[in-house]
Amino acid sequence: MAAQRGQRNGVGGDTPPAPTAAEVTTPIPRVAEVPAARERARAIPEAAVARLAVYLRVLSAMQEQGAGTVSSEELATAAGVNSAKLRKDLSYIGSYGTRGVGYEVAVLIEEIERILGLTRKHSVAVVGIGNLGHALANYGGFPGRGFPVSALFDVDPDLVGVPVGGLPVDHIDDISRVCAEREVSIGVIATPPPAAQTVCDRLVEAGVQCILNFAPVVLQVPDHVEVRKVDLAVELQVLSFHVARRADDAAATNGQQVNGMVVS
Amino acid sequence: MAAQRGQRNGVGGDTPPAPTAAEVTTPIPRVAEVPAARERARAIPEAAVARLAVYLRVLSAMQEQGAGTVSSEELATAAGVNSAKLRKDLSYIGSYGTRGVGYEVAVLIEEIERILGLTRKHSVAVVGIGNLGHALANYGGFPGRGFPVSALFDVDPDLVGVPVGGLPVDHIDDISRVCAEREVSIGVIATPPPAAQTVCDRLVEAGVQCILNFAPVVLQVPDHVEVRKVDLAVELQVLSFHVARRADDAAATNGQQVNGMVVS
DNA sequence: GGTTGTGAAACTCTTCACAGCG
DNA sequence: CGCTGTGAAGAGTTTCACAACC
Repeated sequence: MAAQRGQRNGVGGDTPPAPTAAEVTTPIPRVAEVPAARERARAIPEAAVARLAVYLRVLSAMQEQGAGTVSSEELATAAGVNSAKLRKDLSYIGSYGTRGVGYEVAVLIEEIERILGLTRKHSVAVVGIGNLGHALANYGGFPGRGFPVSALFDVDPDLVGVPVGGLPVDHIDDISRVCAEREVSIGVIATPPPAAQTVCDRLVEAGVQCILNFAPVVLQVPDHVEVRKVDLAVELQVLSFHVARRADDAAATNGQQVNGMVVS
Repeated sequence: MAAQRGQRNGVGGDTPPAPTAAEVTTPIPRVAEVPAARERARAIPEAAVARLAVYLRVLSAMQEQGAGTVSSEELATAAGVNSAKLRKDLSYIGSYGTRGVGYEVAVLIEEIERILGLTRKHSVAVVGIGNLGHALANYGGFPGRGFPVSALFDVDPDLVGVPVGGLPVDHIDDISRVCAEREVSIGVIATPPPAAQTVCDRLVEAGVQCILNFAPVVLQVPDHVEVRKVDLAVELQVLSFHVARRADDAAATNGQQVNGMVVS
């Protein structure tokens, strides 16, 4: 149990690409060509995948405002990246633009959704109905459709049966059965740190292959399970680092340091 | 207003390193040396900074269990990275290990805290006291000390004055005054998407230089402001991508595709 | 003229592998 | 002998810049 692998940290903006990518690729040497759609998808860099999700959101907003086409420049600006990167990212999923014109918003939306697997519904289970769990459950049908929250779990017997965001909480011991019944494909861990690994093991046992982990714990999972984590402490500490760097810079630039202490 | 820059996404594990790093570094061609502590700090890769925060957490746990020293191998395993990466990361902050022995837990904790700027308190303001804002406010003094939540804001007049997590909510119009008074250094945006940019602008106006953004919006900020974002939709969609890839793989491996459709 | 798509260069981050030191 | 610290190689990502095309 518990293969030792990197865990992509979602928030915080770093890209701990982790030893995945190429490795995960089929162990077969693969003679030469045969990109075959599936192969092409596998070749998309993790970093680009995350950005595609952002483009998708921006495109949806544009579509709502009636936009028919966008140039890479416009879309890039709206998404906060430069246009070269955007075009490169889009090139990973195919050539859907028209030179001299731009991209059709509708086409791009469709293609990105297809690549991200959003044409299929992904049932989400939230484990740990504390403050955060409550908040997540109440998103009720997570970000923009496609991710219905269809199961809630907690250890606390007092919570079992209580509806949160319209869905009654189940006991964690039923996780395997319930996840199977409701075809949960994504598990969200919002438990206290000590419970996280156990919950994770149970989710994996229940057949869940993708986990979003909010607990400040490094989860050990088998190779076939994908984990992403959201770590508030890390986020804040990275920001803290930048505050510190800034303070140092300021001290170095205008004034000078006084025995290592910045004069205010 | 609103410089166009990348936004490090925290959660989700990608590293959209953004065009920062080297760029942000002093525009001076820099003749040769002069690392001068401050310079050294600036040279730490973003990705490494995020991992240092993880190491710190693991080290603290080890210290609680009475560990005096750790080897890079042990620490790396506990942190979910390989030992070479760990040693490289630690080398960015200095040489605090003993060859043949390992690292002193206490020393490492101290040094990492220093580099991350955790010796100083960073007051946090949470804006948007909805589901998520509530959850965040109730963390009460965020992750492991050092990040006291000292201000809460919302537009809803009915919420103003109501204590959440022991702290009364202030009206968003007072953001500038309150942030100044309480020396807020980190702003957390937990508002609905349409309000995020405005709130961000106000925070910046109030002098806040670091922002953690939970709203699914690409914020435009001046160069001197650091933004990290936590984007649930992106996280889920990246996981969805992996589910899809997995499904394709399975179809390719055991069965075969039927006109591009996976046979279930 | 305008804009895409993409090789190739540049850069950043990770991994290797081993010298150096306790 | 064991483990750290690190130069160098490798992998992944971003940026450049321009040919191809509408």
